[in-house]
Amino acid sequence: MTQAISVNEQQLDLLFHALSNQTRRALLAQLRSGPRIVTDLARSYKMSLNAISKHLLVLEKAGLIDRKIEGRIHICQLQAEPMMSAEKWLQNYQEFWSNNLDSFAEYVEQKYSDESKDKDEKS
Amino acid sequence: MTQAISVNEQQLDLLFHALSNQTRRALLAQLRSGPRIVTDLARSYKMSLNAISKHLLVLEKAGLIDRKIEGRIHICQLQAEPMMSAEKWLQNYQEFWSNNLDSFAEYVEQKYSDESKDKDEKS
DNA sequence: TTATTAATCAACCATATGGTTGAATATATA
DNA sequence: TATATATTCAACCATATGGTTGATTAATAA
Repeated sequence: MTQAISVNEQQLDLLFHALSNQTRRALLAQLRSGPRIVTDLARSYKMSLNAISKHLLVLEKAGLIDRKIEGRIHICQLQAEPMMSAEKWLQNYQEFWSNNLDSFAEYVEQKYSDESKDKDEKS
Repeated sequence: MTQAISVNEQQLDLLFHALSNQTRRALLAQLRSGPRIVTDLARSYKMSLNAISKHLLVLEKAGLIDRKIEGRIHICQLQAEPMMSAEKWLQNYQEFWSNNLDSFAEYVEQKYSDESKDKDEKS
């Protein structure tokens, strides 16, 4: 029923959860410019290093970053592939928002083309 | 720094959070085939109607469904547009995963094209 | 060796989450 | 009218989340 979604549900849970926090999204954004070490990443935030450490763990569990340990420093690196799963999942709904946008466009067009000439009372 | 993301962060929090639960994703999937009333939606799950009611509220707050109340029944309807924000956000990372996929493709090609006959290292 | 630095671990706290059960509130139906 | 149906509200519970502070561990630097 409702055409299987095909991606691992547990993985999607972790992934969407990881993305549902502003700090974590900001961390990912930072990593777009290249690998960074934990202390460096943490510098931008008001919260403690420990808090950032925890956020990084959440991202790691979701597969969104990996880390290479070199001596006492941990080098974090973006791993964006899991986002493909999210993309794929979202694409199951693409038709809906584009349909809606189409009808919204129609609505706007109708509304402003002739400014309430005739009352559209639906079906 | 790190090129602003441009979508409302609070909205993304609600949206990704709403999507981070399997039951809620399943509810959305059900709604792809058209509007449904709460009791009907709830029928597919082992959990209580109340639990589903709460899940629907989460989806509603994220803007992913709306409801039309007709007498005692609530007709829920998919509103997929907010997913566009998620899409847009994810697309900031598309280059990363496609780069990775490209190099993976190269790797596969190299590995299986001639099964280590001669090493084509074509920069 | 002794500090200092990088990071995690552990314990704690307040609040959120996901679920339950048992009203309560309307609205339909007999 | 009385009763059944659709849904939410309210209270509760266990666990998760997001943060804190204070060790602890390991690697560097003095």
